[in-house]
Amino acid sequence: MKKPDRTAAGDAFASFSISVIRLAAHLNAAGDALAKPSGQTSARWQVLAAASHATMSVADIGRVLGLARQGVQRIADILETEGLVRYEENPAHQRAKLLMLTQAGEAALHDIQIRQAAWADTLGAEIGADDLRATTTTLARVLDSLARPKG
Amino acid sequence: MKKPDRTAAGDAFASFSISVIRLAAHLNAAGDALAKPSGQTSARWQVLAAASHATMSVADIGRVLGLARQGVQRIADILETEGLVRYEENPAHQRAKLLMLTQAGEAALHDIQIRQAAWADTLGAEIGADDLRATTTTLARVLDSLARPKG
DNA sequence: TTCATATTGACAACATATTGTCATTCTGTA
DNA sequence: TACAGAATGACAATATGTTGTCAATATGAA
Repeated sequence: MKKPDRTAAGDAFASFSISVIRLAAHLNAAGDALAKPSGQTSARWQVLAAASHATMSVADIGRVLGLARQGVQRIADILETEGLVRYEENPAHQRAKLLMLTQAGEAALHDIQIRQAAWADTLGAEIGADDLRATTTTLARVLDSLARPKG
Repeated sequence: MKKPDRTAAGDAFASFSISVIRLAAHLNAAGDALAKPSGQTSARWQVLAAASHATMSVADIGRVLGLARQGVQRIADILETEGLVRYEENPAHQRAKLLMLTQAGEAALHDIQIRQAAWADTLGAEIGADDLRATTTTLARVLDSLARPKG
């Protein structure tokens, strides 16, 4: 029962995939650490940031973040309970309320972003902007290939 | 309440992080799709692969995969229920049993690896081995920087 | 040998995310 | 306008992963 042969490019893609998944876990943990002093988590921070960036419904945020709307709804409901966001009537859609940050939500997001900026600046300087941009370009190409499997 | 300033490298790192996390989600979904015809999932496949690669305890596999041992234990117990792995006595440690693939486990893993090879070869050819290797190198550098925050 | 320390498996609580289903509310087309 | 189909929120089931705790077992140093 031996391992099937792969091309050199296939081997490279497999190694690459493992690295991406492991790094993502570490980045998520880092995000949790950045959000924790504000009593938040990486996931809630993403929802706060999306809502801050533009007024959107829960389903909209799901699309922007690439997540199922059900998961975003769960987070948003928690954030509402904590008083960081509120649901506003949507003149364009009776069911799809608009998610708005409260003052407390703005403050929490700002605190997190302060910490995130220092963290990203440090890591960015360590790795180098050129390498990061080149790598991000390749990541986008892979994402594109995965999204259009017959591309 | 404006967004804090970041350096250009900080911006690059932030974009990079978002791309890594999004791509990881897609790769995990792709892994689930590869494992599904064998009645498995990405996570169970990783445990099967680790156990196949070398005889290890559950805690060993957790370290190899970079996961908490408790999560690996949960997966391993499910795989045992399904008859894909079995626990063997460990002469070196009374509690830490060794995880061994059964014939059914070997067969399931092999099926998945067949599909994975074709998938990785296709994507690898599409992206290019050189770009993948260069990108993987940068990912490793970031992982290293994250692991040694004061590095 | 002894004993402090680390490792391990078991168990529980929790956070994140997916898929599926349902009823309600749009939307676009005929 | 009418109506088929899409989108949305609510709810449930499930999968993955984390942290924390506990007792049993190894390990290493005094």
